[in-house]
Amino acid sequence: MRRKPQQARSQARVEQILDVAEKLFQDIGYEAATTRAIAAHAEVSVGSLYQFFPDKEAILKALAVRYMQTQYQRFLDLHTAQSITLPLSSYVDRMIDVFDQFYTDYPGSRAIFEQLLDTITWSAIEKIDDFDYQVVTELARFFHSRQSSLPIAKCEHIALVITKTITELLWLSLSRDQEFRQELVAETKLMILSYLKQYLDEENNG
Amino acid sequence: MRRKPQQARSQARVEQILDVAEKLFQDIGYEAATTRAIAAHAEVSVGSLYQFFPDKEAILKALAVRYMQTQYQRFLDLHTAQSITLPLSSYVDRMIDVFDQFYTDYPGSRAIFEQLLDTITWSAIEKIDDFDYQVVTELARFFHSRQSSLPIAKCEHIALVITKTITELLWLSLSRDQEFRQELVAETKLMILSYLKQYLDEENNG
DNA sequence: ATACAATGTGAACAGTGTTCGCGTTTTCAA
DNA sequence: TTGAAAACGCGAACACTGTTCACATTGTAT
Repeated sequence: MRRKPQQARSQARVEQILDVAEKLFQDIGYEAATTRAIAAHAEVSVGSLYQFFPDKEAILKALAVRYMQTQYQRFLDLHTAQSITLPLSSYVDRMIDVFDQFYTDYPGSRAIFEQLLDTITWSAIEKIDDFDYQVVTELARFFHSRQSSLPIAKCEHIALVITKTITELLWLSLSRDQEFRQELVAETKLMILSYLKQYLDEENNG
Repeated sequence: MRRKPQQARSQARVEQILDVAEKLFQDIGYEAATTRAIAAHAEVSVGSLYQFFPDKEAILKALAVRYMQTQYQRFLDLHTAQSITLPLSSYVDRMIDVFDQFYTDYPGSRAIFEQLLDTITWSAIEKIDDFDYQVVTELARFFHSRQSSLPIAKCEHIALVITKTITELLWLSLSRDQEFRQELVAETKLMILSYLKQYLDEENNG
């Protein structure tokens, strides 16, 4: 955000721009949605648009961050103190359901993430894989709690592998029909579970 | 390719353009490498460039296809008749090594694939995931040969899951140092193996 | 009412991918 | 060898993009 809007009027404008941009990105795509078009639909001049966003990419990023914060919060909510005692299979079930459910609850997020992957240069992702990093760290801490004999460094590797795999496979599932998607979610669960069993034994469940 | 070059002279020009474009894409990136710059470095006019390639994207695609053909061939070579009798763990080892080795042998491919992911619109990939599809189909046939009790449809799901996972994790490994990369390759092998064991039993090895 | 800061504007700028009319070179039958 | 027809090569010109900036308008506080 180039300039923090100080008056109520301009705050509303930022929201207006974001809403219009999201709709346009989803309808005609990031490239086709020119800054002129976004400004016009938001009943704002290009100049005003650039007063709040340093460039076009920033608009897309802002939209993506909004979704990622929600996704991250849901993930955090799963990792309560009591979830450590959950059977491994139940835990894997719930964790993957969190991601699956997110895409169901926010179908619009798919298009935004898609455009983001298409557009953003791999090097300049900063804030975006900050979220990935936070998820990985949180997951690693959780694994270490379940199995303290496992070095934290190893836990981080495992967490990274799992995060990337789940993200990729659930992402893939979104491009198929409902039936295929459920099948893919089930396979993902099986894969993650059988992998985790190699490291986390299940002495703490029936 | 807009027009197939019919004279030897223009054939050489196409090669020249591809070589120059690859170097430019790797050095300064796809976006920064303007068609003017590519033409200039190849000592060719923009007009000539557009005589062979319908648009800028086609140049990148042509480069990517070149690498993918190599990768696919290596993958095919692994699946000989005798490899069906290989212990599952040895097979997984070799298969993942194929992908790992490819990136080692063709370090330039990384930049090209990266630019491709950044650039190409998700919908217009046609030829690109033709390769993915071929790998999945081949893999599914192989699994079905090993374990004919497993329905071919199920084999395809498993193959898809595995292909996507390996691609993603090895891709991730490329962005880290050598030590981390080896660690990640090892984790990938463990994950794929423990997953496959759920479906393919090992009655045919010691 | 006045001064000043915050905000809004859109023509203008610098750059892009792509086209197309026209000059040049190669081919090949007469 | 000759002469047209086809293939090839060229780069100024076109249409469009993201972005800026000098200026006009609005809001705030004295």
